[in-house]
Amino acid sequence: MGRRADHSRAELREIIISEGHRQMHEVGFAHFSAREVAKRVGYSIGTVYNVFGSYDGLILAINGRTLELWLDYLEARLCALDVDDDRLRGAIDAYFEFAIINRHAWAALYDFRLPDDIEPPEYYRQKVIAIMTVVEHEVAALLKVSRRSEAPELTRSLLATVHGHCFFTLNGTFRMLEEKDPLAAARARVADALARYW
Amino acid sequence: MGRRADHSRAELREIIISEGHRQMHEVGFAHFSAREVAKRVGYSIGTVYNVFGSYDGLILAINGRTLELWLDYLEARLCALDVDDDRLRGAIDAYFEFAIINRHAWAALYDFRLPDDIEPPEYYRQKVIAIMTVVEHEVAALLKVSRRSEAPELTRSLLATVHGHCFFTLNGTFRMLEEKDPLAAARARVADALARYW
DNA sequence: ACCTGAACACCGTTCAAGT
DNA sequence: ACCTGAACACCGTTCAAGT
Repeated sequence: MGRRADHSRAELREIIISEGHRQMHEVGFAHFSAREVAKRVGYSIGTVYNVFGSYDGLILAINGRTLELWLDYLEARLCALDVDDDRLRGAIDAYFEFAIINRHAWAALYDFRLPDDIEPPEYYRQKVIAIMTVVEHEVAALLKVSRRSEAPELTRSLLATVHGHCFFTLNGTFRMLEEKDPLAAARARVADALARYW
Repeated sequence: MGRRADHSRAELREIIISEGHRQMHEVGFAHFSAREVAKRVGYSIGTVYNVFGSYDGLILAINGRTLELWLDYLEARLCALDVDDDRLRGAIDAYFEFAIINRHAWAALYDFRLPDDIEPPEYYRQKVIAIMTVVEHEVAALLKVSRRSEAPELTRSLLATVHGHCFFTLNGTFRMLEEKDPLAAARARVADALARYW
């Protein structure tokens, strides 16, 4: 068998990532299967391993796709704001919205962890930093000039803050604790922090 | 075979949870196996299913054990403080310390999710609330009397805030973003919030 | 009543063998 | 060069059959 070359290597990569992302979106990380993806795209499991090297390599590529979609969503959401809207609030809302709309794919970003001794590939790191950078611009715009150099560190911390609220919303912790408005809580904590940077 | 009754049902439960927790601590959720636990305690996989009903039931019991250990750790840590120490800071530090010391077992609390339509058992919810309640007492003590009724909602939000920072520390996100002192950032966000409640 | 372990339907991973 | 699929060593889950 072999040498079908119905698709170039790049096409094959795209087909598998695309179908893999669809699978992740539908069934979630716990029920995701590389074999199932192979079956759906009409290639053998061996070919998936040829292209991505391992199960982890495939998951990283799929999670990378989720990060791309997240960045797109965030930028579109900020673009749609009026001139006097609260842009950071828009970014927080976009964080929650994207996570809720894509709950399984979003959760997979955190369900999957590389082995302790393995660094994520550079392409993956760049996608995370791209999202962080968009938020950082909005944060910097809200700081007085003398403290603007603290924007990166504050942004990392605010991302962690919003992430915690979003995660507790999606994983059921807030339901257990009977929290009724997690989004308002996240906005409040961000406002608390910014109040002290001006 | 059968009717060994080397152990009562309750003993059997304890033996399996104890060994299961050890396994979770050592190999993490991704490599955890109910069959392996069965082998280690010298019972068949069928017996594990008799006692816990399903894989999910076993994981819930193990995660419940982790929550018990976490509560114990938090209380011991608060007990060890001097009279004029910052008790809430002690609680934040205990959050990070427990997560770092027990990274695999702690991560499993969040790696595992019940199906969307299943509620966690009441015993599990009580253990989460027990931890929340300890923190709530410390938060309430820092609020002026007129706002003390807001302690539960503020505590939920601060837990989410600290959780986000702790999670980004343990899952590598902060390393990717070159954050050098996540614990200081978490403490700062909590301080920001409390500054506005007095 | 309690426990076993074979059977089933899946996994991720590898690699000799085909075209 | 590219692709396959059998083989391997595992999973979670069920349940008829033993004691």
